Amino acid sequence: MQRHATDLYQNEAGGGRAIRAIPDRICDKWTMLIVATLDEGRMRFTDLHKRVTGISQRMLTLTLRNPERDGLVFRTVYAEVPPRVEYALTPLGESLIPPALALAGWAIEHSPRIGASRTAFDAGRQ
Amino acid sequence: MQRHATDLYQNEAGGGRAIRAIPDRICDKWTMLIVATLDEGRMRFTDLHKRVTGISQRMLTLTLRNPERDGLVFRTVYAEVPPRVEYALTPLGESLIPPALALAGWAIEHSPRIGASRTAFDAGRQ
DNA sequence: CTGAATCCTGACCGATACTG
DNA sequence: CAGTATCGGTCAGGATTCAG
Repeated sequence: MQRHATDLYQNEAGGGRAIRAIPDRICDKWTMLIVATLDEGRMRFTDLHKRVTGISQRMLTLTLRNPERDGLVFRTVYAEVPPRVEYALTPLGESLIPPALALAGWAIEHSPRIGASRTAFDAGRQ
Repeated sequence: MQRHATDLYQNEAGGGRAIRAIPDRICDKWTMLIVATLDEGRMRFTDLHKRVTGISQRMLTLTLRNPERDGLVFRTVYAEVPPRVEYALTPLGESLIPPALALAGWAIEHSPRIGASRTAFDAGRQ
């Protein structure tokens, strides 16, 4: 199905509010990183905490609820002591990986050019 | 070149901080919308303000500086009275459109499923 | 181990008024 | 027209502590 850039920002009357909300949700500070990390395989809370560098425990807990609610991540609680909770991507979550990689690939590929552009811009501004 | 999801969140030692910063920059509240809007063609500040629904003049000004600094958007000032300023995508900015559309396409395609998942999740929580 | 609750700081961002 | 400047409210999000 053909997409136009306009799809990204349709106004509210066109139902665009919902559409806009989804990239908003996915592109927030941590969600994409968490989903990408879970692409390595199912893992428990602490592993995730170690792998997603820089996130606080609080934000990991809070952020995880979004993709869980959206059906991207599946949460399994084991009735053990101490408790064990594992997170894994659902098929829906896995389907997000290719477009996410496309964006990451773009960023990596053009990183040097963007850096150069910033330097030049800042130099012009003094 | 082969990409892994890990590319998204490489740690600082691996140079990942810069990589992470770029999607952060692109996925902020307005940048993606502005770039997508400019994909329709060069336009002036006021036109952009009208098309990007809901943005304040202040935020449009502030947000525009980021893609401009990154070399995604080119700004042309005409020495006229009243002043005229036009914004357009650079080739680098245009190259962002396909991966951005990939993500938007994913969001649109799976929107119903995500909505259903949210409803179910919220019902379970009461 | 997992995660909820509380506190607190700074950043985001809208409204408004002003300028070249 | 295209910004800049200032004020102020809201809220993201870190640090810490408590709980099951």
